[in-house]
Amino acid sequence: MADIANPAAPVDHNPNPSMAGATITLTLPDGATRDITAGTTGRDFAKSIATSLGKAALAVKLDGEIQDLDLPITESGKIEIITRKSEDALELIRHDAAHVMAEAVQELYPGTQVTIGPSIENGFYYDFARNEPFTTEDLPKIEAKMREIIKRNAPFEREVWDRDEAIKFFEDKGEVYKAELIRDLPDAETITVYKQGDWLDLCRGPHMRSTGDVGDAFKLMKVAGAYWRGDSSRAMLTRIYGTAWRTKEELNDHLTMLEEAAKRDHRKLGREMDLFHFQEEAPGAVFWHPKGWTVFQELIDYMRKRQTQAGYVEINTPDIMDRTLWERSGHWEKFGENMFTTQAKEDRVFALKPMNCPGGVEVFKQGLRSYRELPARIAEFGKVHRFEPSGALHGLMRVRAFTQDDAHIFCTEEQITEECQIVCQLVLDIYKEFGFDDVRIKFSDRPEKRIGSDDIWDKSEAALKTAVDATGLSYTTNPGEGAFYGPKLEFVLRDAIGRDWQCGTIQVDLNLPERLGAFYIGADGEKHIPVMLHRALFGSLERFAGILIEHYAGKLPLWLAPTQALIATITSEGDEYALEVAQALRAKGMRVETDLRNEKIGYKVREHSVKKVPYILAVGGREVEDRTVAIRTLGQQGQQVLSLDDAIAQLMDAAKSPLEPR
RNA sequence: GCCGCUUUAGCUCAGUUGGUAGAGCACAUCAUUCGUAAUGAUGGGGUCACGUGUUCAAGUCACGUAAGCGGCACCA
Repeated sequence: MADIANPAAPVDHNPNPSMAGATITLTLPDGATRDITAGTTGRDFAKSIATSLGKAALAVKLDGEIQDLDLPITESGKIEIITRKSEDALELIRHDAAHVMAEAVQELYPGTQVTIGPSIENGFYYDFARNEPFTTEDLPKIEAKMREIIKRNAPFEREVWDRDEAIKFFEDKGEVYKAELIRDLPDAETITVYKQGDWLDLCRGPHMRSTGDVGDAFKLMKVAGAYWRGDSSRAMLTRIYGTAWRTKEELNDHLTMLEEAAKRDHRKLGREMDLFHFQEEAPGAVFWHPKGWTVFQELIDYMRKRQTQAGYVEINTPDIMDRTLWERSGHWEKFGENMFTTQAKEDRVFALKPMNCPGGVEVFKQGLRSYRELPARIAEFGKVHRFEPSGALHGLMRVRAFTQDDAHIFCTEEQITEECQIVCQLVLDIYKEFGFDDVRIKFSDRPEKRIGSDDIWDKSEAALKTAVDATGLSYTTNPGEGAFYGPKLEFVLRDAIGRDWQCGTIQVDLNLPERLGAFYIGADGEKHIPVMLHRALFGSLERFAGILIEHYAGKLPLWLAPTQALIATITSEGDEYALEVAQALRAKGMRVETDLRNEKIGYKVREHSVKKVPYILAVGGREVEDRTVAIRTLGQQGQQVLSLDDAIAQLMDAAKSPLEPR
């Protein structure tokens, strides 16, 4: 609503004087309509409905756009009065809190420059430029100052400034970042500043009435470095993050959620459950322990079955290949810096494969391929190595050595759409089986640095778009974020504390097959270059395992659990029988352990519950006598006594993977 | 890679103004055979991440290196 947020001067709020006095019609959320004089402010309109609403109003929402309470309403449309109870109040509170923090910081640390400070999910941040960066110890001080400013309750006052004067003003103040921002604003953009007491900031708005409206449900969380304008070649600023909410309860709920989420961090659970470890000598590479490796292998088995059902064949290609192959594929030029290389004893330089595609193409190239063989769906569980920047490493989520459930589909241009659709369906089906319903999909188109002609990019982008559109799924677009050889779809899952991780992906590639000389003989008897679809569903097995551990808080589904049942004796008279029970279950393929230690049953239950063993089968004198077991299910109180045969049948049934008939 | 922080026993963490390291859990041994989230006693265990300085003396101070943590940038 640039027209509304575009008054000629701070005094004259009306952008279109000729409209003044005309009658416009506003529709309230309940469908009721009201006729008002154009130019009436949001505040007056709210008051006209009810005095209490006039007092509670923070801003108004006009046809979906939030606007300051004291700006005039000039057009007919839908209106909503935003109060503290509105969901929309959150964004206002967070944005205002960012301004208050900036004022607090400048008051406490003169000479600090302000840059930008938006509201974000769960809170806000502000980036500051200061010679000596802030540390966590500064936060309580800044927070206290913020409360002081909020208490002052200075009104937010919007002013429209002349561009050149604004630039001069900020430059005179030494605020070079702000001046740069103004310079880069489009010519048509109105320059507005918001004053709060003696402090002011360049800002598009909207804001609430005064600093007091921020309230006290906020907390400064962390300091971090962030590049000016997200550009790593430019200055490193200090960012302070805060969280802000409408009420103390909301704030506390959020903080509690973060605490709970930290408990399910896969790095913590990985240690507690004895799944894997990392150590200094192999940064970014996983040491999988027996239990973790069991989970990993189960995931591979699952995916292998899924892919076989979907018409894939599986191959395996070399981990180390001559650098010339990577030069031909284009990877050397784009990612050579991030590839591990080795020379062995010869002069030839070899590279540890950072991806599986060239290997897949080489397999496709063997022999003469016919169009009758297409689509050829060729899968590989390939372990790849990438020299990721040290700062990017993060537990299992971002490593330097990982295993992809990779596949390359060689097909004709006509087959692209259908094949993409099949992949989309498959990946979403699989995620659903793991309980992921909220999958974010991103479409990324051509990046600046790329191979292939625009014509080819037009084709592949259109094909992928058609495919994703056909699935009826919603997605967001990431302009310029595609792979260097083709556009891609990314399937994004979220970790315990709300960080997003790309898992599955599908990429349309009309470049690599040609570069590497792949072709097939068409119905016309001529050579044709196939289209190549790159796709991974889990993406990285390591990352997916990490996501699963957090998603299930360690309580993996029975078919994935490393130890599925533990037989615990109550007294040593159960020893022999316990071993028999364990043997009977193992004979059926269950992963079973025994605990015959001379410890109390309560102690054993606690220990194995902490390690997230799904079933504890206790055997004491009674069970030996009756040939039964007392089954305790993880997370539940009490137990169920079953005959050994019934217990085996029940566990076998519960342990079936999603692929087995029930 | 960049900014900030961290690194002490297997794990979680104490450790004053520099004066040769502690706890709980875990582990081992012994006692206990105890019916569903911690039985008791005893004991072993640390070049204080690594390196170089400052100092009579460094876990403690300075500098460097590595790894990790939180972000940013990157992500074939």
